[in-house]
Amino acid sequence: MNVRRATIADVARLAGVAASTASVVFSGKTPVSDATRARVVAAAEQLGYTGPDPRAASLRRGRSGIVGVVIGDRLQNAFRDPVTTVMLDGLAEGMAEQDAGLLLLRDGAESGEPGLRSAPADAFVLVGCSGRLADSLAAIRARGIPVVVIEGDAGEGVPQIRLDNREAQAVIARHVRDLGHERVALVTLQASVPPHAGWIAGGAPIAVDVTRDRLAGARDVFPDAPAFAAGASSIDQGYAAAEAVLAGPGPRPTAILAQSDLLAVGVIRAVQDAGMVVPDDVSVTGFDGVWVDGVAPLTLTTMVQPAAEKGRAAGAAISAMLAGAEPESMLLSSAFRPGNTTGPPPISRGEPASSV
Amino acid sequence: MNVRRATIADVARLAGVAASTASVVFSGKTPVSDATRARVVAAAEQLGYTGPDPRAASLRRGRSGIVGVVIGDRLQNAFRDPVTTVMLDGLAEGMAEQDAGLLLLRDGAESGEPGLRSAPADAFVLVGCSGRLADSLAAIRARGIPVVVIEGDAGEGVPQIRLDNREAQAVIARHVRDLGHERVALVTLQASVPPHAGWIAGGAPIAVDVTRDRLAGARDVFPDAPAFAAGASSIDQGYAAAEAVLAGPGPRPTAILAQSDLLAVGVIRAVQDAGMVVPDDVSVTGFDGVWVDGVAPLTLTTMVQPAAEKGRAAGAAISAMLAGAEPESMLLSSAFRPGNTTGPPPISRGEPASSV
DNA sequence: TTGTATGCGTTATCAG
DNA sequence: CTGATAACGCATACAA
Repeated sequence: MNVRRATIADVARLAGVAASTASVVFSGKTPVSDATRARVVAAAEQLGYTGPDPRAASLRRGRSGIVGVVIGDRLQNAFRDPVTTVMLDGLAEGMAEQDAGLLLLRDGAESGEPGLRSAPADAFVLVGCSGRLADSLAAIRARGIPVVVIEGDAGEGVPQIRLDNREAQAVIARHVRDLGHERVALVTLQASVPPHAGWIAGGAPIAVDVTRDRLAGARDVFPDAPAFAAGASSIDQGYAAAEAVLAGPGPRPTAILAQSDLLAVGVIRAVQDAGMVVPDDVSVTGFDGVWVDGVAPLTLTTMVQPAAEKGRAAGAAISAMLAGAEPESMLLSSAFRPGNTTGPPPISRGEPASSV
Repeated sequence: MNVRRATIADVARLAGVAASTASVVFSGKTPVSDATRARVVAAAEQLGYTGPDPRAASLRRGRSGIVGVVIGDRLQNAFRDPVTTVMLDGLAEGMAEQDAGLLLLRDGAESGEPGLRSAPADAFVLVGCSGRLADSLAAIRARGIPVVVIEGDAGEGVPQIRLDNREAQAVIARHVRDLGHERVALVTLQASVPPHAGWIAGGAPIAVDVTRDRLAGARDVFPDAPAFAAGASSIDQGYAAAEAVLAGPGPRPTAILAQSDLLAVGVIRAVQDAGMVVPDDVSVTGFDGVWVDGVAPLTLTTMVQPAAEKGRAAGAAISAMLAGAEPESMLLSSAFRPGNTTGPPPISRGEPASSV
């Protein structure tokens, strides 16, 4: 069973044709007479030849058909948030069309990790706001390989796939304002690297693009809304953040805007566990609009972002670059989707709005 | 910028040494004098040579340093359950030690999916109980490439990584029985392909190994416990299943054993939404013991399975095969972890136990 | 410690 | 439509 595997040369010899002809039978790049094709196919079958060795083929072609996807340090962190997985799924779909597979890479600064420096990839996709983004980018560019960044702070000349985060968050904020809410609190995504849960101070800089942009959008509508940064995009973190918000100083907010659906679910649960009803006592909004486990039977009021589309757009950008075309960045936009987690604020208990 | 990239030959020429010497400087396989090393490194830097072309290297070596991971049709389905992602993380870790990356492959029966048939992988890992497992297996074996199956029904001769599902489920069932429970219901994982939520009839065959084994373990302790199959391992499906169970015929169970933590969380929530308290009115157990989002502040009583270890074991099996050694299957075992979702059954309301 | 020679398995090119 | 030829870029056995 460990004899040398048959090569295309073996097949050609047995079929009585030239190796190049046999090759063409498999690649289909050039017309071949039915007769010879049949002979080659028969020979291949007889020898158990299942097609060209991908290693040799990629050397010859100068392409491996592999796209490297760089996600954070641990896969489980990257896959925790459904937005990421859906995006990845879109990417997989887009790359499958190009006949390319996804090579998962962690950007660990560790020892010999194969990673960026030695992976046989034709292109790379950097996803998320990894702290090491700059390093990764440098390593890849040194190799002269095309790269696309999804939702990250890449530099000049790198095509980026981004979302209209600020405007989108403003849209949903206006929805809340139009319902009559005035006391609103915000629960944001990770604001610093590494993440640290806590209130976001007035002038503090925010290290993560997405967080900063969405926060700005909310503040466009509610300039003074206090914001609490969660430690991660998860239900539990949303729960903890909401507890902090509800226990916070000043009058209790009548609406809480979360920067992700996962956080929103946590917020909802915390509100409920505090003995209040969503949306009667507190309205809650999310952001993402992908399927979130555990919301039922409620339906989240949220902004639907085209997560799968992000992946597909990255795929498109990559094929463009591979084809020698100019890489094009892309700005995708989100859509408002009403649910039943928002409603008018409860009747004010006699405190004039101006006292807030 | 699109001039031919420098090769090791260029570097060698500039450094005034032979190509093989330059090669050795990068691979480190043979001692090189400091002087020449320095010259080579300098030349490389000057030419912007960042190391050997992985494509050429893999052709020469006969290894690509890539392991293909075949997951279901859509990535998002595979990554929905934290057990899978944790396992994948363990696998990634194991493979990183072997200096190998993970190539994500979908087993879509689609058109020309590159996948199994043409991926430059040194080995494959099939994960989960994909319906197409047999096909995938055949395609891979035809290529003569090592393969490992995790938690799936592979045939003879294929190393498998499995869990002591039956015994583990029996352990937790005994815990529940020892607390005094007698009326117990089961919520199982997907029982058929494609999945269909509903009661599992007496003699009906169960298509999915994991489900069958855990069910058997529970029945070892509670032979007559009714079982409801969820449509997937998710909180929402667990919620729905529990609703069905609570509305089912006969007296209400005092304990519900779920086959996954995600299902258990859904069950808990359904129980609570029905106005009951966990564990006072109904005890609930899970299975998996990985971090589940949204359980807080409760702690699930569950069986902890070594999910990451499964991945690492697969990695070990692969390196063994790659090294020409005999592949070894592995049976991992789970550990009981008490939480606060189980307790003694509520005081019987006058119905003698024998009447159940 | 360094250099020489060879081939890994394909496929693009071009001439028949 | 088919065949001969020449790389693709590298790493190893072996000789020096």
